[in-house]
Amino acid sequence: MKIRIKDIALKANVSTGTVDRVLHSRGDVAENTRKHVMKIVEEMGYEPNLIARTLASKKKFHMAVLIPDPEGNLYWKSPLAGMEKAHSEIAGFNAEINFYPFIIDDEISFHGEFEKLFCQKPDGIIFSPVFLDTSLKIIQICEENRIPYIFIDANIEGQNNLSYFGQNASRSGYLAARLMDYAVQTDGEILIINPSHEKEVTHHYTKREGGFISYFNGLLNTNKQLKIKSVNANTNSDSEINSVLDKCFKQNRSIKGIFITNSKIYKIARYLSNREINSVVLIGYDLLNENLSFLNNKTIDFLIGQKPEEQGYKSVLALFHYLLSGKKPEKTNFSPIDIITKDNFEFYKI
Amino acid sequence: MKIRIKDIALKANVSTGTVDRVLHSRGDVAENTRKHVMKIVEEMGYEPNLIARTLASKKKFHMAVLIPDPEGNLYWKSPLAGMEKAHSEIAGFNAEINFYPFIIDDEISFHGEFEKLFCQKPDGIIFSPVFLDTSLKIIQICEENRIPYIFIDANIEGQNNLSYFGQNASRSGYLAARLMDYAVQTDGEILIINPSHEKEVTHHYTKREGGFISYFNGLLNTNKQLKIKSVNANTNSDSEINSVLDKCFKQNRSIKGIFITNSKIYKIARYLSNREINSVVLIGYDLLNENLSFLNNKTIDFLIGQKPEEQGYKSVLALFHYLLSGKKPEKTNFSPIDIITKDNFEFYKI
DNA sequence: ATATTTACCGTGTGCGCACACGGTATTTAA
DNA sequence: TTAAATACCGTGTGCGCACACGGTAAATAT
Repeated sequence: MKIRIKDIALKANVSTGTVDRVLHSRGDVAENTRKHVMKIVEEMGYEPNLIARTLASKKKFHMAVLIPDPEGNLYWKSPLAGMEKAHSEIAGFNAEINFYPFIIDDEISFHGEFEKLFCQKPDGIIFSPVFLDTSLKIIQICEENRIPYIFIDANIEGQNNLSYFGQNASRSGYLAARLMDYAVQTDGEILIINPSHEKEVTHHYTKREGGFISYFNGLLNTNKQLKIKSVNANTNSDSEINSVLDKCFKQNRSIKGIFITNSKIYKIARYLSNREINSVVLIGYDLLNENLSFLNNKTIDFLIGQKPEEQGYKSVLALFHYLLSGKKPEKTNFSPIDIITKDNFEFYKI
Repeated sequence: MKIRIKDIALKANVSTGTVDRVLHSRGDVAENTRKHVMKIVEEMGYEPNLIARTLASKKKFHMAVLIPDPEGNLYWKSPLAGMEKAHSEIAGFNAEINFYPFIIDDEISFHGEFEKLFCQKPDGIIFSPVFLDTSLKIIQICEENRIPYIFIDANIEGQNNLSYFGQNASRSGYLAARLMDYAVQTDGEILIINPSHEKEVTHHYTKREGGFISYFNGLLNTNKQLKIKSVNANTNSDSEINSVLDKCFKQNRSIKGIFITNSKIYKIARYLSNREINSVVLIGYDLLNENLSFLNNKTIDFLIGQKPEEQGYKSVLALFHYLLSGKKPEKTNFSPIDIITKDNFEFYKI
């Protein structure tokens, strides 16, 4: 039998209105009465009925989301999809989400979209703090206006954010290296390809590379000789990728594995298919459709998945629950590091 | 602006009570009126407000769960935990779950617990149809009493179950074989250990073994020579495991990998540690704590995880949503096949 | 003819909560 | 002293729906 406001009012010898005022700190209650009511509330372990609250309240929960436009970066389709799924689940609870997509790599757009967002005075914000300076300004504004904010995908340490949903990038690089070590069975060279065009301040790429390298540095007694080499390339440009790879394969014919720190592994796979180079182990990130077809024909050996939909999904639910009932989520939420192969990818598609 | 019953009543020139009777097929409505109301309901795209419905309805949704007692098999702690999590989320919606744990491998207990369960006349049932005969009887009773039922973990094909939540066992065995192929880098023998004591009719173990073997059968041009050998052992008995392994290692000193089709891989790991046998690749199932510590010190190379909590979680939510709003879930729901290593296991623990 | 059943339908109440409104004491200002 | 401000609190209404109850008119029984 759940305790209702009416039960508390009865026991405290006050009206339900007074209990309500106490519970919502709406003032107009004598200090003594307040204490008395609060005591009984705690004694009886009152928990508000969220169903009734939602029905009675005309309040809309307005959440705003500031993330890169998926048009410019397909990866962001996934968090967006997760957010929309979460929204459909809580739409009945007067939850409203507005999306403010900014142009990736464009700090001006980032700032501009935030200004639009802020005009709507949302109750809470989810954003990806990719540009440090502007993000710190946003954080300050949120603090001043007491708007809770959640980081997604990228994180800025030491802030008063409600939560962070993202990935453990260095760990995933480390894991990728272990997989590479399993998959490459003879001596040779491992190539790491880093995207060179990214302008974001807080990026995962160097962390992934760092984790990858640290695995091989930590190896002591090995029965294989593996040399690790890093190169940079603008992975948006197919021609640049091709010329970089051409150069690498010209220099060194014993390349046994390639690890790329973003989702463009399908471009490497395409290159190798075209050049008819076989038996190179390929490891990269994210379940893009382009990647999956190469995974399926075994050109790509492993993909690392970071459950981007789940990040979007959980961040929305966390913010909503906080707004609805004040429940604070964990401050740091790493998504699992999924190892995807030809044999299990279909279970991870959304 | 959501359409309410009141809006429909207004447009149809009837009272809300009549609309309600139509919507709930409660009779006492003239056929003409019924058609007229239904037409307007469809026209306006009425969707009931589940919040208000829950608040107004005194109906309790009583769900019953018939699964093996986790005391007898630690694996089942996970689905149970998932179910309890789901329950805590929907408790506010008048959802009630009763658990009927039966003694694993004991069909009498299975049957007895079902009888207890059935006395309570639940609105829906989730159960693991491990014993075929009794399960078919249960299914028949459910059909007769129009009680929806969901299979979890095990499946019986061709039934009218609302849904099935479980794993793709043969696929996971196939995947395990691929991992074994990656991890074993020289010629040698691969040992498959099958539990021999299981009495359940619908078991995953042979399917896992089948998938594992089919991978190696499908290999054409290999640079390694790997021999596959299957043995049976009662994996509940440590002494039997030890003696079986002793025999295998005596016969053949070139065992390079061991795959066990259940969660008792930690017993193999313990054996190898005690005998100080190194560099044998170990692959098994499930994130038991015993397994994780051996994974962490790299005695175990890979664990296959099948998200058992998620199976429990989703099965409860699916049944509930069906009871609440008649929404049918997918009939078959395979959980992802997670590849777990030392580097990512912490993200999969619950 | 009146009584009774049947078919059909409208009204009213309450689920637990939020919040507007207005009321009564008490204090302060005029 | 009377008017006005303030502090504090209770009552009433409605959110959208489910369902009990009762009512009217027509059909049937007596």
